[in-house]
Amino acid sequence: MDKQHKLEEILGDIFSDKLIENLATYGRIQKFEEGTQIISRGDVVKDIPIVLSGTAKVVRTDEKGEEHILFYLNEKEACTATFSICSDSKKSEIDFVLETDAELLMYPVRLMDQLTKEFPSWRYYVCRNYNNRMKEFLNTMDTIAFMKMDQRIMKYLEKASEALQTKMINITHQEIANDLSTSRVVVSRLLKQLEKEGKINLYRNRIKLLD
DNA sequence: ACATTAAGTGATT
DNA sequence: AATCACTTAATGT
Repeated sequence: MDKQHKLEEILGDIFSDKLIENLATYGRIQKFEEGTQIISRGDVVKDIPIVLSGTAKVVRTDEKGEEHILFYLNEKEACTATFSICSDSKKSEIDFVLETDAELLMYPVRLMDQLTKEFPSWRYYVCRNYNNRMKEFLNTMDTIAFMKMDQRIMKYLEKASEALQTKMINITHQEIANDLSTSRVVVSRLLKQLEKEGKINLYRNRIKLLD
């Protein structure tokens, strides 16, 4: 099966014929093995990968070498992070790694502008990709905001201490859990952690705030 | 000594 | 972070 037909089969429902023709002409389809690193942070990106089959992940690696997954890309998806660097040849901010064996359509960055100008279905595609990513980010932000229970507990204790004019607060983990609408187990764990951090001391039915 | 309640832990989702 | 299941510690009768 030639390039054109292959692209038509996979992308035909979202891309116009003209666009597919263009992609087939200037892009190339490549197969890669699981684990292949297509883009590394700092690389100058020459080609934009669009996932035809398989799954890729976009990750950021921090100083410690810990990798944080930003998001996954499945069939028909492209990395919007690479779109943002398409016009000028800036360096990649992210790593692009294959989670499974995959087929990618590599499309030269330098032709991207033209694509955007010429093909409405491409613009729509890019927008949709951005939207999906944005939704994902909003979700994770919500989660992060919601999951900072340890800080909520600290505030709660400080408030209680202020109200009662004492560093020694008479309260059970269960009561805190009820007030912050979480489970006792979670409160116990976080309090234990706060104790290890030297912020509080724990006793039965009492918590002491330290400075 | 025994029962009750609070707190701690590991594993799992 | 939540839930379950279970252990351990503190306290009251």
